[in-house]
Amino acid sequence: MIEASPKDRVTLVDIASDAGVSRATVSLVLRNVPSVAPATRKRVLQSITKLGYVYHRGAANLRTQRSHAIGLIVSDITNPFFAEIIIAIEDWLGSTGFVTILGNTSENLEKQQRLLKSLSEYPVDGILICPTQGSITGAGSLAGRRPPVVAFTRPVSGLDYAGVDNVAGSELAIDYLAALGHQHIAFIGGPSSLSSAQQRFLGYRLGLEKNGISFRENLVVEQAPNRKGGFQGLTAALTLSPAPTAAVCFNDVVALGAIEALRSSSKEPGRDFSIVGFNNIADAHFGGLTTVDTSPAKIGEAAADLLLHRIKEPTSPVRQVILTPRLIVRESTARRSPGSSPD
Amino acid sequence: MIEASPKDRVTLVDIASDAGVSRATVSLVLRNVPSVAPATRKRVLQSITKLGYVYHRGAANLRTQRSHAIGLIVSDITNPFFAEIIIAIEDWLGSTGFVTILGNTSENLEKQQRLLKSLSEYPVDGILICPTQGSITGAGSLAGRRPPVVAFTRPVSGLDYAGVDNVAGSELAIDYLAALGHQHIAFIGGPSSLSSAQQRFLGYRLGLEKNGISFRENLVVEQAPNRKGGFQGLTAALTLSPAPTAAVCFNDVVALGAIEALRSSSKEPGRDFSIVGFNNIADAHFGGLTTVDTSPAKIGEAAADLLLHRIKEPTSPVRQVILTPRLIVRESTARRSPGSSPD
DNA sequence: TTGGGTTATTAGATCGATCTAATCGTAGCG
DNA sequence: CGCTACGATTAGATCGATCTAATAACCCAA
Repeated sequence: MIEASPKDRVTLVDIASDAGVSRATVSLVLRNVPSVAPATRKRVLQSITKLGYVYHRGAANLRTQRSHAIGLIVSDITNPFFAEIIIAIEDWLGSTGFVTILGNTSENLEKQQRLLKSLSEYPVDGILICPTQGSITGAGSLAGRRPPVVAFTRPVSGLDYAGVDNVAGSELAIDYLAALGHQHIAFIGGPSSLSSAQQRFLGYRLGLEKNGISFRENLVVEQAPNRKGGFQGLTAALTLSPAPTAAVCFNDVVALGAIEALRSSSKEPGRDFSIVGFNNIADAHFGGLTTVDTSPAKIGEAAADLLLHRIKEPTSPVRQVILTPRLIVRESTARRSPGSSPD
Repeated sequence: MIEASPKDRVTLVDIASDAGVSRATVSLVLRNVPSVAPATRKRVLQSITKLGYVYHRGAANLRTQRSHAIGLIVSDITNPFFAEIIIAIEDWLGSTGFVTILGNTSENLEKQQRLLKSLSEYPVDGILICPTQGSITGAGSLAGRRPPVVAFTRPVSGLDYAGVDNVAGSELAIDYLAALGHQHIAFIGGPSSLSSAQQRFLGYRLGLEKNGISFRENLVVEQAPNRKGGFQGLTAALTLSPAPTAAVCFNDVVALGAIEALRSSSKEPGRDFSIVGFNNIADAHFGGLTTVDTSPAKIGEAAADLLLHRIKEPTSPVRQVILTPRLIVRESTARRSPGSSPD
């Protein structure tokens, strides 16, 4: 009664004996190697469905030294910007036969280390990471690692990188607001420890200069890059004198928080005050938010491409892909209303 | 010149020969088996750091028939409710030494099938899933699968399940609104194809009945479960006559959209109209939204526990964990304002 | 001194696939 | 008829760990 044993995994050997061929032939069929005779292939395929065979990728990985898995580490999964990047990367890599293993650090360096270790052990073929705030300068432990690492959104020296031209993005926003007549423009920023925040701030300053608007230190508000930060930041900015008539925000989530602050002071965005966001997440579209489009999906795809390339050519020179942002004009911005604030 | 070869992976054999012991001993050290002599253990550990050994989990998995990986499939990663569940599950499983492989279906059944296949092949030890809308009744292909599957948020017959008592949740909301004097309460619902939407609707009706409020068909608005749906749903509800003075929403995202609709009709939530959400996501806290707390983190942990248990005891009876929701009162609800609407 | 009983270590098989190199059959060709 | 060439198939080694069962080393009691 050998057949009665509840052998619970069907393997190549089972298929082979059922179809009357060898393990090797079954493997050839699975991989669609053309050298198999049509009749044999058919017989094998029948056995496969008959026995309910499930491919064991892990075993194959061990032999081929390729896992067809990549790790994706983001710094805040609750931020729709990252959620959209995740979707894009999963779709992109999924279509090329890769599995994505996701990790979230919540901006926690220790978690990031754990994830990196775990992914290297797995092992994955490569890692896509948006590094936590501290890790960009720190230790350099990201460059030259065994599973190659590609950074996105936040550059790391020595690593391939996909991101957006933050400086140009802020300038776009300022140019537009200046053209609308705004002279007092606040910058509701993210933490200055983030390179993207630094760059966007730089673009803000350059933009002001270019448009002949004088820089006012107190119009720059550093806040956490979330809804609450935007609310508090704009609330604070509104108390200043002369009050700003417009604001550029670190990202869309911050901008949406800022809009809430406006409304709770009975100001209508677009009519009484102009707000520009950054990233163009889905909510921005619906919320009528004018924003600097950094197309998260494109960043994700670019990063994935960089990683695939590096997996294929581990020693190729480091590359950086800097995408050009564009301004999406919606209802949250308008010409400065005449009586809004004295110049 | 054998040592010059760029052998690029350090394995147990390398450690063994460096430390002058056998593969098996190194393995014992790695797994912290106590039978190893302290001196030997020390020597092995030194070789490990010296040679920069990285554990190869995949190889171990093949032998032990356990991957210590679980698959997590959500239906919409851009929804903060799921993002919070994801974080909870990752933290929980991560602390027990599991790796989480995430997949997102965007409510797409075909994607879900692809993900299930990919995860089974990997292979993972188990799968946590919030099934897409169509798949709950369909095919029954989820129950009795080889990697055990646990559902959350949306029950599937024959599967372990962790979720919240949606009926009781809606009732809580209605009880509270009724106590505040509201007589015309709208229900801005999710798609009726979702079991959770059905249950919440049921709770709405039961709640009305219990509080002696007559049910009005036209106060029930079916909408997509996102910000836009909430906006459109409430905008539509406001045109009715007699107009509602309060609304229960399918979830917090819908509720936040509804609040936007209120504001763009110059109504202030809490003062002119009461809104109750569902889930208690982080944004609800900040946005001052009264909501039915379903504690996503708790759902995630409960689901993870169910899965761990099933992995250990594959043939144990199916279990369902139904968490009890509670109402979190914030500023978006208030006593019905006297002149708001005729009874 | 010797046998029994620990304790520490190890050789060899194993997980389920793939790869290499060899083999078998047979068709083509001079 | 014999030799090559080629297409189809396969045996056996291999990836890097773990497991089993056996062995080596050692201490202590009789």
